[in-house]
Amino acid sequence: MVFTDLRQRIVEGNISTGSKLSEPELAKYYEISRSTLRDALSRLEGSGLLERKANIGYRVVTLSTGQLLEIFRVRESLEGMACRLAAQNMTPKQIEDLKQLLEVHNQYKSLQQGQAYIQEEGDLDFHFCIVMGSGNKLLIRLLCEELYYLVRMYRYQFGMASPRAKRAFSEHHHIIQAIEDQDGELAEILMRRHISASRKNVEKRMNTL
Amino acid sequence: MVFTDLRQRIVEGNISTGSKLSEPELAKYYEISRSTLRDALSRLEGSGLLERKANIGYRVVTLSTGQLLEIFRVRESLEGMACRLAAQNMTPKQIEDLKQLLEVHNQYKSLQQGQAYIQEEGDLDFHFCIVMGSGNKLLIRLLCEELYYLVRMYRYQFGMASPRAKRAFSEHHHIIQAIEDQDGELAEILMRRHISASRKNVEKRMNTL
DNA sequence: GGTTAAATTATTGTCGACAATGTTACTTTG
DNA sequence: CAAAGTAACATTGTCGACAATAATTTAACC
Repeated sequence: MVFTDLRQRIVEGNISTGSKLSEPELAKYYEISRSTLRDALSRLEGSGLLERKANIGYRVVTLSTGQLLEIFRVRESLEGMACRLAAQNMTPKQIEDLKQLLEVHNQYKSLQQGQAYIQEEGDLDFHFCIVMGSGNKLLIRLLCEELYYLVRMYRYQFGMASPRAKRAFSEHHHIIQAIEDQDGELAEILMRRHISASRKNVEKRMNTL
Repeated sequence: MVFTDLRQRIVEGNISTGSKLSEPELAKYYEISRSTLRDALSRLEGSGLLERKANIGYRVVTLSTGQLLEIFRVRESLEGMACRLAAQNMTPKQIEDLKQLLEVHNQYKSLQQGQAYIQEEGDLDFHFCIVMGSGNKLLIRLLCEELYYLVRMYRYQFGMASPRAKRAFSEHHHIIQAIEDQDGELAEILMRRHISASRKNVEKRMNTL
């Protein structure tokens, strides 16, 4: 599908940030008409990956450290709420699956060596699962269908090596515990601190560069 | 403009919720081609006001009390964060303008009589101003350009008379005070309680019906 | 008469062409 | 030679027409 393929190329940086998209060129590449291409582009704009200026065209959003910090603020609030709701709504089965997911993560060599805590896509991602567990469709749409692609885009762009790997893994465990205890209030606080710590880590790296 | 006109008709209920939009009919109504109409429709889909099914078409979102409660949860988290950031970032001038806005609201007869605390649009709305004051462009986009219209749609649909009128007004005052004191933490807590109280009020009304 | 199947109708999806706008290259002028 | 104006080009915006799919009506059968 054109939409998902373009999204992947943008997220992974194969179409570089800030670059302008040529409709005739892309239409030729995918062997489709401009109409159906524009349909895909407008959806990508809705996802926040493209920007559009009248009579000029679509452009891949430019990533800045400032915008990255903005995303962290929004994630902190939204995922905090998602975590609170997940503590109320997740079924024992879902919680068990989430625990097993962490167990799988624990096997990864990169984590063992403290190099990086690789975030997978979709079902394999811890944060993704918690948002899904909230049961709030609006939250799911905002986070899983919009923001997460931007987040992944930043990871590809700025790299994902993190000195917080082991600590982040530990924080995930505590969050699950709070969810299992159905302590929504604590679960929200822990998730917010978890994301806030990531943000501060980025801010620190920004200042040293 | 077609986009804004359609948005207004949808928000104000002139195009009823859940109804299917006929592309030929609308294109004829606005005297434009289907192509440019579809462009507007896809943007409205991005705003969360329309839903689209493949080979079937666009449909106005159906409002349910369940979805209304979901919106409250999202607003609670996002506007809470916006309020925290506003306390850090708003200029004295902005704060002064916000105070005057409340003073204007205080003159309204409906509020004096405890009937309803009418929420205006755009600059005239208290919540809108605080989100703008956060300075976080992502927050502004999510709240002011997407959720905000859904909220207004619910107000038109379900009415906006509220027994919380005077109390809500008072809560707004306390929130401004926290912002003026640059107490982001308190400002966030107060905003969250303010929105949470509205949600609980709706839940109560739901249960009695 | 009710139910299924086929044919008709209407709607959405896709396409190529033209119009309007923006961009670039060139020419002219000071 | 630089700068401004102009002309040529490329790109986006808009349109109507046809193809593919869904919805409706009609017809046939039990």
